[in-house]
Order: sequence, then C-alpha cells, then structure tokens
Amino acid sequence: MSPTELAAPSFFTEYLPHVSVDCVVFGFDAKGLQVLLLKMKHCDDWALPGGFVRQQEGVESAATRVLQERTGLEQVFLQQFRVFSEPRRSAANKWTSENEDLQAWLNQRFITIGFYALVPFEKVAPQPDSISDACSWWNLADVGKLMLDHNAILHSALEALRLQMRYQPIGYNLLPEKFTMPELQKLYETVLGQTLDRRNFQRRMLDFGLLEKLPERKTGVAHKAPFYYRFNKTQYDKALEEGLAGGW
Amino acid sequence: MSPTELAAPSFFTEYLPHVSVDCVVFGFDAKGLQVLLLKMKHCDDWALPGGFVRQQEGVESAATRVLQERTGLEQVFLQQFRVFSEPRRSAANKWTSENEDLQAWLNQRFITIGFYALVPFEKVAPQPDSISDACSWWNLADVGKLMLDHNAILHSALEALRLQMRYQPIGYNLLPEKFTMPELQKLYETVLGQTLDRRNFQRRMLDFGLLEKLPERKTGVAHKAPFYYRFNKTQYDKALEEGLAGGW
DNA sequence: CCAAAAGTGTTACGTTTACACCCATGG
DNA sequence: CCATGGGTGTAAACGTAACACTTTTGG
Repeated sequence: MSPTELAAPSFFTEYLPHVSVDCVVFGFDAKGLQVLLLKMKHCDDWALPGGFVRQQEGVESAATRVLQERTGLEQVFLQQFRVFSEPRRSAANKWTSENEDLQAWLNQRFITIGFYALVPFEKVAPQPDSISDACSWWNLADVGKLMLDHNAILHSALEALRLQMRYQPIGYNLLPEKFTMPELQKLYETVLGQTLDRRNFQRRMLDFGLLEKLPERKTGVAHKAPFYYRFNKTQYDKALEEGLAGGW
Repeated sequence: MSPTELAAPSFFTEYLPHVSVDCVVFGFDAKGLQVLLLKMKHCDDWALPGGFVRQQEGVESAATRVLQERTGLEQVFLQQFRVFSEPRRSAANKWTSENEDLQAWLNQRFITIGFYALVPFEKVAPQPDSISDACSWWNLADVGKLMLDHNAILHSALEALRLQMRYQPIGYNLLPEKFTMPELQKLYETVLGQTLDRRNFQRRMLDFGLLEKLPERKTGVAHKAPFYYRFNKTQYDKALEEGLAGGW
C-alpha cells in the first residue's frame, strides 16, 4: 500500500460498496408536514439525506448516523420500509469531483435501503453534508423534482407511514412534549390527507390509553384555550410493540 | 487479467459483493403451513433459500431467480419485508471449499434482503443449489435451529405476513385454483395461528367480493360435500392494490 | 356580545360476534 | 341411522360515525 493511500483512506475501504441508505425525514409544524432535503453541489437538484454503510455496522446504525449528522438528534424514530435497487436508478450518476476516489465511489451502482424518520421539527438544526451545500425543510406540498428516484422513495415512505398509522401510534416523535388535542388531530389529518371529526378523534385517541391530560391549558390563544396533553411513554412503547387494532 | 480468471469468471465480478437475498417460501397443504429449506453441505444446518444480486439486476429480480431455481415456478407472489444487516449475523461464516473464489465469497460479511413468497405447494419441485445437498418442505412447527440468523428471518417473515393479511387478501398463490371454503379457512387459521368461526369467516370472505362460487362440489369426501370457489383475479388484484379495510 | 374554537355527550348505524338449525354423506 | 361436517340465518354486542349543545375567549 502506498503512502498516499495510507494518508487518505478510501471510501472503498471504509464503506461497503454498492450499498447506501436514504432517509425520508418527516417533521411537523403549523404549516403542515415537512421533509428534510439537501441541495446537491454542482447541480440544481435536491435530494434525500443519505449515506453509506461502514464495513462493521448495520444499516440501522448507518441511518442513525446520517440522521445525527443532518439533524443533530441522537434519538429518532427510524423505520426501514423498502429497498430500492433497480440498476437504472443509478444510471444517471454522473458525479465529477476533484477527489477521484470520491468520484468513482459516487458513480457506482447503488442499492439503497429506504428509511423514514419522524423527528421533532423545532429541535432540528439542519446541516448539509460534504456533497451538498444546503440542508433545509420543505413543505411536502412544495417538493419538486428530486435527484434520481428520490421522488419515488419519498412517495413510498409516505405510503408506508400512512399504513403504519393504522396499527401503531405516531406523534411522540413529531410533536413537542406538551401538545393540544387540535394539534395532534392536525398531525393525523396532515399525514392521512383527510379531515377527521374533532369529537370522534378525541375519544378514539383517549381510548387508546396513551395520553395524559395535563391540568394546564394553552395560553395566549384566541377563543377557548385547549388543554395540554402528553404521551405516556410506557403505554406508547407498548402500543408500538403490540399494535393498536386488529382485523381478525 | 490472466487466462485463469477469464476461464472461470469470479463470483466477485458476477455479483454485487456483501449483498444477498433470502427467501422465506411458504406453502400450504393439509398438514399446515410449510416452509422450503435447504440442507447445507458439510454441516448439519438447514437454511433459507438465498442467492446473490447480479451486477445488473434489482433485488426483486434476484429473489425471483432464486425462487425459480429452487421451485421451478415462474410467477410467484414475492414481497420484500426487511433487511438484515447486523455485522455479527455473518460472524459465523466459516465456509471451506475447494473453490477458493467461492470460499472467499461466502465468507464475506453480508447484508441480506428478506423476502417472503407464497407458492402453490403441489406445483413446487424443490431443487437444492450448489452449496446444499437437499431442498425440501418443512412443516413450520417442525423447523429447528437454522443457519446464521435464519430463524429470526423466518420469524420476522411470518409476522410480516400476518400483518399484511390485515389489509390485503392472501390465498391466491397458496391454494390450488379451485378450493373449498373450509380449505381457505384452514389457511387463514394456520397463518394466523388461531381458530375462526366457520360461518363468520365465510360471510366475511364473500363480502370482500373476491370469490366466485362454482356450481360443483368436492367429491369423494366424507359427510356433506362443500362447494368449490375460485378467486376472481381482477377483483383480487384490485384488493392487493387498494387494500381491504381501513382504520381511519 | 358575537364569532370562533374547544369541552362534553347522545343517538343512529353498521359491523362483528355468538350462536342455532337444517342438510348431506359415508361408515 | 347417526356422527360429522357443511350451508344458511338471526339476535345481541360492540364500535364507529354523525351530530348538538354548552363553555370560553378575544376582538
């Protein structure tokens, strides 16, 4: 091995070749459902945050690392949902870089493992990576053409999330610790893309037994002030494990 | 490149390194749910049918190829359900072979993409592959310790299948073209691991609108002969796309 | 004091569950 | 001719959906 190689360890030795992870990071605020995107260098496209898998780590750990680097968050809800592997998905890879090793690396054919993450919007400090020059939230409705097949990945993640909501609770990772019932409902309506009855929603949510009503109400709001709630983490985790409803 | 290499193309050039697919193949007969397993050479373990991904194919296509080779079937219901990638899952890889290239290949660390398949039991002609010396059906209840983490993969596949049954029909790929209602019920009971009410099951199934009642009854059977049914493929495929029930 | 938003309750409806009766067949 | 399994129907229980009234607050 030459001194040059020793000085600059290659992507090819650090990571598993041909394998990547891509994360669809969902956040939620008053404007609706947001997704974290990166503006790639030397091109106009935006892309999902992604990364590669080290020789000695699992894909979950790789995705967690990506999330930590882009958002600053340590603990996030992360779920693998599908593998995207059509050879032609990488056909458009035409990276040029002064770093020849990086260039060769990026122009590989990649099999990517899709994850979606649910994160607390207001706690995220978006950070671009080495091949992007911006990292920021996009309202889901405003997302345009993304790099490669990232639009399909995003769409697929949203479908997986909607499916998962049928039998698992969401919200713990998307809302602040204290939240009101209307806020929780807004979250559900936004993700599901449909409006729900206010009273039935509240009853159903409470019947799940995951919520604790706090004695305080929201302040500084017009009209009648709603109560705050928080999740009972114990019950919430139990519901994540066991599921909420059954069909058979 | 040396003539030797030209004469014997390497696994390393034909396939993507570090990536494999493993298939949990479910079949169904009178004895219950069956799973297709391979008896590995030079060791007592049985394993799930698996394979590798060619440089220019997607993982679905790799899994389809594996299925075709092991079962002889062209069209099978195939569903990717999870990626297994913990580095230590491959830690036990200690293959020895006279083919040095193969040996080095098999001793890589692998990220495997888990698929489950639903196939018509009676149409399958199990075929071992080059690193196994038997391929046969096992009753799910009789499956013992499998190679590597294959027990976990099998368990996870069954969970995914049970979950999927909540909102998608199954049966088309697991039953012969004509089947009776008790047979269909047996299938559901076996996969779900619980007994169901005969009359409610029938009503529910018929209400889905996927079944066509045939004018003929089963022959050569003790007691009252049940009617045959078959799936309406059009409706069935529609249900696969759109799902059966909703929660919200 | 009124429009807008939130808290709470009730009724109607449909779906699922539980269960009963009759029919057909082979031993 | 009867035990076993299959075809069909109905009533009760449950959960969901639809909807009304009251309370609170800022403008």
